[in-house]
Amino acid sequence: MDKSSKPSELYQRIWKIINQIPEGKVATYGQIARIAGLESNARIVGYALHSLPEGADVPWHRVINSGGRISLRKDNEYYHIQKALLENENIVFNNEKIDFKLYGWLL
DNA sequence: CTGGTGACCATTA
DNA sequence: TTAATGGCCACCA
Repeated sequence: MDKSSKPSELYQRIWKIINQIPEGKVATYGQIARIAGLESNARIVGYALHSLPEGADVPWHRVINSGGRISLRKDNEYYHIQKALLENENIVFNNEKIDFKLYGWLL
């Protein structure tokens, strides 16, 4: 592919994919990484999310880890924000976990 | 280029 | 269940 891709473009690509996640659905870092062409680089997705600017039109809260859980710690401010946003989309937490059978993207 | 870090993942104990 | 380890690769100083 084009090697003129700038490093930041990778983030843009990841954010764009996340932006395609419909309301009421969730996706894992691994899923997004695979779609973005980063087969085994789920960490990059997380890194891109942490680098995400405030006020961005990206539903980053719909991105969770492989266990269907929020990767952040409970003492982290964003943990509560993400949980609140997800619940706002009719997504139900089952003991701090999300059921992919019901809310999994592309599923 | 080197070293450190990370909103991950899977395995092992 | 939690904790530690290795692997993967991009970003930053």
